[in-house]
Amino acid sequence: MDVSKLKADRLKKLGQLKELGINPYPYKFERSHLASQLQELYKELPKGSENEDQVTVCGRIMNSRNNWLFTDIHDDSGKIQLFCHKDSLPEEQFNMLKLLDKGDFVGCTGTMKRTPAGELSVRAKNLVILSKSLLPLPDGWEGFTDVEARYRHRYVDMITNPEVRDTLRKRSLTIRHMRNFLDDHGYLEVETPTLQVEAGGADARPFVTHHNALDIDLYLRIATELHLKRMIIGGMERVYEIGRIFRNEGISTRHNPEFTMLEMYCAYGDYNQLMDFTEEMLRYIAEKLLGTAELVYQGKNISFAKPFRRLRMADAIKEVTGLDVSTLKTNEEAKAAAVKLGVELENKDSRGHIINAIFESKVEHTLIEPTFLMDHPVEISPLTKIHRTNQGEVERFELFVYGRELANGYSELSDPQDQRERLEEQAKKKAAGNEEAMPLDLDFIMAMEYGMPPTMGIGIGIDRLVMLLTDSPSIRDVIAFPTMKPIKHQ
RNA sequence: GCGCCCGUAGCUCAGCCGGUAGAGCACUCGGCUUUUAACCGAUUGGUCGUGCGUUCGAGUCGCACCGGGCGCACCA
Repeated sequence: MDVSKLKADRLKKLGQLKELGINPYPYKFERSHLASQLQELYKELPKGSENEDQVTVCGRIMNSRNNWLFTDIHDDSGKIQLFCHKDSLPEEQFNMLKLLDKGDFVGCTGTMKRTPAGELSVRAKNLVILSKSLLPLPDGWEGFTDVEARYRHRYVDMITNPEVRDTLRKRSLTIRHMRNFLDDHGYLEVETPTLQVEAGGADARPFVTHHNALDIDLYLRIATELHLKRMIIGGMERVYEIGRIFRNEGISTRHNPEFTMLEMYCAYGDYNQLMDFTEEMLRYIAEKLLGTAELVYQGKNISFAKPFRRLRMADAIKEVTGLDVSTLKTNEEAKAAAVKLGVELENKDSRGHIINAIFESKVEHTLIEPTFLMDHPVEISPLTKIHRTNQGEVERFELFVYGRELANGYSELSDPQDQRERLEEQAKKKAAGNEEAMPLDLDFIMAMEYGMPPTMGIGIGIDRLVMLLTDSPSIRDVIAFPTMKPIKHQ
């Protein structure tokens, strides 16, 4: 069956509706109840009985049986059956039924009934079409499962697969609970530029765009960090931004080129305090969203209720590989140790990068339960304060859950001279061809020279958090319209 | 970017060693009619992702391309 023939059938019905003087695309409709409200309100209505309570519902026709006698409509809340019998409907409306199709929107006023089979129904007494659908929806028991088609036509996915809407609803609620938590703790939500002259604050390749009037290239931000810290310097002591970040990198089940990140900064705190705060916030969000902080993700139990494990990176490596990284004094010794462990070292030369590579290759995937992995090498953390006691380390933590990085926080570097040296080091790497190294942001250093208070700051990947909370295997499941390669027409 | 796998009807899928393109659901028509139908009967419906090649003959074999999935890499 050519889809154009299916469409032609529906166009013919559309024409017939118009000939009957019916507007298939009216302007508004007022309902009295959502489907779920009726299901709740009349859950005690016995089988085979009905009453005179008048209700008005509307939604999309998803199924019908017996020549429209039993017609299921779905609204955002759920499903309700319309009982369309010729004795209850005006004749012209009863005749209109055969001009309807699955996928059409209708509105219906009627009385409440529960059929002998037990299905709560609205006995239709007035039925109007609210929109004619011209294309067939996927149906049958198999449903709509083709992964590419689902993401390319996400609206069909949303219509057909209710869990899609549920996941996106939970995404919205996750962010709402997060906002509430931060607002309740005295944080101010702010906005910082998406278009930037230099994209800094993370190790990532940016997207480039062009401003015509200024005739300059601009970069889409890869982090909000440097601007939020400018606000801390400016005296705004607790700020956060939940915003879209763009990174010009590969696409996978855990990566979308644009994703949403929370970054928050708080003056006068350090990373120890921040770990407590992060734990408390995640526990709060899970309990508000799911009613429990005990999660199940892809068949594994993950507890946000218990205190998160805190593990130094050096200890983690020692635990898994037996290697004591404190004995590695030089780049060469580090490299030799990594090679001995079979760790791939592409373009990684510094001791810190090599230690991090060992961690990522040997340890990261083992961190299933929430774990704060602490005290990273200084070389991989150019915006972080030097550890107050441990040589060569910084006061940083990454939160790992299910072997994936969920958050990254630290005691923010506030010494402008140290910051300048570290960014100059980054700029050298960038000049040497490392596209992910940070640029030398002189204005940021100048801001810090005016004086920056001790500060704690964290970034949390919202998409990955929602994946965990909704047991979604792919980041695309938690993004309404994930990035897709366009189809090439020849 | 690399590796493995996939692409056949609107949807979900068969199609073996190369020999006339199939099923279920949906659609259309008919039957039944305060009944749950995922029913009964009939009819429709396909440049087998695209191109080139091998062959008497290609959905099937080969090559290239397009699109996708998963994994790796990079990162959050």
